[in-house]
Amino acid sequence: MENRVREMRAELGLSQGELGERIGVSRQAINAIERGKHDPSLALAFKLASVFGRRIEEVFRPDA
Amino acid sequence: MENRVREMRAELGLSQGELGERIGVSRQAINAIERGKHDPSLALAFKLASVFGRRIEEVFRPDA
DNA sequence: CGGTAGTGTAAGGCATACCTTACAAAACAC
DNA sequence: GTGTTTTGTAAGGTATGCCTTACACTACCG
Repeated sequence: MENRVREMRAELGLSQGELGERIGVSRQAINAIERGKHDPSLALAFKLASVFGRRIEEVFRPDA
Repeated sequence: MENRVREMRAELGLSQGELGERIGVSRQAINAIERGKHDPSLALAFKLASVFGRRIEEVFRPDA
């Protein structure tokens, strides 16, 4: 699963920690998602898309 | 997380088992999602939306 | 009645999405 | 070059998504 979290986070000028705070997860969770170590839960994907003001399909793309 | 999987599956005339086959999960996984026992992974949510020809936001709704 | 299809549900297992704590490196200030 | 912030990463723990197997129930079908 590809994602544009890092890019969209940068647009908002947030650190990983700040983004994590906003959606209620640790900064390590954000880091792992950005680095492709694992995919977020569906609930978390919704929260990320919401912070970015985007649709889930714009933030994430299944890589198959 | 609310979802309309059962409803959309019915529109396609598929059994839980048939839907599971199409997206590569067991019928119990479909059942658990329909009954709200747990939320699908993001990857599975994408596959479900794809089978239904809908956006993820149309199939799932975070209940908060 | 016996057979099939669909669904609900439980047990036990594995993989992974999160957590906390901790340390090291990198980036940026001054 | 020192200090601060940010990021990367590891270890160990908990929760959950998904698996297989198995059984019970309903509905329909002959």
